[in-house]
Amino acid sequence: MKYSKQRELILKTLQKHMVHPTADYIYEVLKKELPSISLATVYRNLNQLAENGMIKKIDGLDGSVHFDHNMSKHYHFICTKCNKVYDVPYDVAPDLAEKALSQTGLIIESYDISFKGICPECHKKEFH
Amino acid sequence: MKYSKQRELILKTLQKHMVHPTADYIYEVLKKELPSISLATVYRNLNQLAENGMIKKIDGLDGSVHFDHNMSKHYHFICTKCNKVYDVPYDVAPDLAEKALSQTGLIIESYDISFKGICPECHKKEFH
DNA sequence: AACAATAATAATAATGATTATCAGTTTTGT
DNA sequence: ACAAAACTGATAATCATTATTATTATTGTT
Repeated sequence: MKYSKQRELILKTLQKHMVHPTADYIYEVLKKELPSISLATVYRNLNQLAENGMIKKIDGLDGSVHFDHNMSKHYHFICTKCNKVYDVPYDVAPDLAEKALSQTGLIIESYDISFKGICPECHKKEFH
Repeated sequence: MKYSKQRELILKTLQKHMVHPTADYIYEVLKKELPSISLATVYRNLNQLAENGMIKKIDGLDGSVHFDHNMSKHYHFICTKCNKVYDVPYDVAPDLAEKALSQTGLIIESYDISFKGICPECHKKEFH
């Protein structure tokens, strides 16, 4: 992987934003800093960074793929109202790969849990 | 929900096939039996059946949505080679909603685990 | 059985997210 | 400074899914 300014900026932007953004979100943010950047470049680099194990793709949330710079083991909660993504600690369900292997014989390379519900913020708003 | 022959066939087809098919797969199968059926009808009815709690949508596997007629609690494993979906028993990770609630305060309405790896069949083929 | 209200259908256009293509530009090692 | 390789922006293409619409099927009621 050769260096590129665009990729560096994309990774930095992802790390700076605590939300778990989509490619499009990063594109919108980065355009302010580097107006010439292309959406395809953002997609290309996010996928590349994920393939090289530097960031993570989160699928199965709301239709579009989200990205996560936090490489430590953890899960995700998505609010079905506002689509915001929250982290759920790993020890809610530890050692699942081993458990699944011993019960099914399937060799698990990776897995993710996506919890869904209404987040505290949206809950409040319900009763303004 | 008014009766329709198409919906009945769609549900039957889903139940008959042990794979966890996509809308398009069901469409391709059903076309042989009812050539006039439309892909939009398949999508419409699968979503409708899911909304009415008769089947389940499985998201976050390989980009497209899969459907499952098995309403009992369980998880899924997808083979990253052949994209086939396998069931993983619930007791690999029971009571996650309660655990997540007590650790995070988030009220979980639903959740799914998607395991990924190479399935036994594809494993064999690797070494023909 | 005929009728009207409602919901469903087939066909297709539209949308949204993502990937492919490609001519031109950067980066990197020599 | 140069050539090979990788990267870029722009945009076309693709894929999955949803929306639209004129027509047809279902259902409860005279």
